[in-house]
Amino acid sequence: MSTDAGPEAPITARRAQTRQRLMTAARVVFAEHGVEGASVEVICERAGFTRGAFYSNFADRSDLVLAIIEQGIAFQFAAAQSAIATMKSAGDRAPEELVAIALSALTGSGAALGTDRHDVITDHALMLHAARDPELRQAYLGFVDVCNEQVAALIRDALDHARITLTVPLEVAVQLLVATHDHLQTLGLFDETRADPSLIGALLAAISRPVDQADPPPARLG
Amino acid sequence: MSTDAGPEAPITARRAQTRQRLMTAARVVFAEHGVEGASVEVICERAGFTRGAFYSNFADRSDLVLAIIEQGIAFQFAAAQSAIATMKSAGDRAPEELVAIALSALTGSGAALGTDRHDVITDHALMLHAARDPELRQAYLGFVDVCNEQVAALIRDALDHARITLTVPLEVAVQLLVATHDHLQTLGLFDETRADPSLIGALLAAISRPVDQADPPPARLG
DNA sequence: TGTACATCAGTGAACGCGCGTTCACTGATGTAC
DNA sequence: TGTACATCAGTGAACGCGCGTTCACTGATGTAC
Repeated sequence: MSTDAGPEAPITARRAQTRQRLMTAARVVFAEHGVEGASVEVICERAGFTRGAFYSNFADRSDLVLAIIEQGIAFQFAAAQSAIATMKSAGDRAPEELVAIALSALTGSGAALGTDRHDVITDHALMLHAARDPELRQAYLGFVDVCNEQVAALIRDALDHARITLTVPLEVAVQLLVATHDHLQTLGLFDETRADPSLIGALLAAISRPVDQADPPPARLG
Repeated sequence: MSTDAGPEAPITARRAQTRQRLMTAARVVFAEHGVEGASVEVICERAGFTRGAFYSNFADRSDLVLAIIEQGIAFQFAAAQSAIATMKSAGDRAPEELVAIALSALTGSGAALGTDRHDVITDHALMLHAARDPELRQAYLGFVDVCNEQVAALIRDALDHARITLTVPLEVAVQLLVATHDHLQTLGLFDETRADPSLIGALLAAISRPVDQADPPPARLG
């Protein structure tokens, strides 16, 4: 999964900056024209370089896509770490707020749902791109796994803090919360007013109860 | 939103068949190369026609995309009608099974999650395509609305049959069920064994209770 | 049923454009003394 | 600090290919008598 041509790559700060500008521009063009419809020429134009600069920094078009996917994964991990840190220093906050912090690890932005339009579309398009390619598919699955684990840990912490307990297995809760989060994010692409975050609150209420309440038998189905 | 060039289009059976073959081939190529990466040439090759035939049936490339989106919407409606019919003739089935019938309206296939890989990817890609284009965005939202209404009606019928009642508002239940369904469908693109339908059962159990059980106060959050 | 003609649906060559990729080059940055 | 040289990062012209679209055409289908 290396993006370097040779065995050892002496990357200067200037080069790294050029690479980054090209990748940032590419994400925008991906959002506008799709991963497959984004031309090297348009990407370079947007980044303020010529195409020669592009091929001085990337082996070819698909190398760029790979690098962007890898950077997205790294970014996601960083977001999760940041969310964990926020959680540890969180005082007595409302349960929904704590879960919102946990779910913010999914977007990388501060707010769970306020992520930039371009980023949402690009990430979605990259996901589809990965779904098409068997090799990328495998890598993406591993990524999803680690994400889910991180979100699970965060949710557990959040509920601990809020003195709330789940009425479904933790993995089920994670899946449902992530699904709902993604759904809202997608809806928001079409109409921002529809991405009502209270849906997550409603879900949370349905799958949890205060920790000191009497134990009912656990849900059966599933 | 008409795909005909002139005011009146005398469509013969032969023409309709050619159009359909081109559209079917296009959906496959969309799945493989993305909506933006699918060339007219490859689509025609796959359908067994020359490019001349394409331009004899569609004004241009984007006319094809529009026609496919429209056909997808029509297909969805038909699926919902079929699900309603199935529901009306459903005897005493398990609640999850009834909800599965309701959710099958979302995919058009008989099974709620067994939809063809190509179709899932293509529909996803078309959704993203619509998200990019302000005009299509509007149309897609209207489509989502009617879909939700249909699913809501189906869910209500299903729960009635099963003598089960919701502990959240119907619209919330619809959103959560659709979100979970989409989530499973997407997961299934990467690894079919992960698209475990019992997740929907778990969700359903969390947001409903038997109709004759004592009324607890409704959930507060959200 | 058979012939003559009109309409139609799809063919395939042609067009020009924009793409991905290459490469000889130049100006900028870094190093040695 | 200043000069001479080496290395590097990005330039921009060039390539050939495949694309979207057009159009004069031909063989198939339909109609009239």
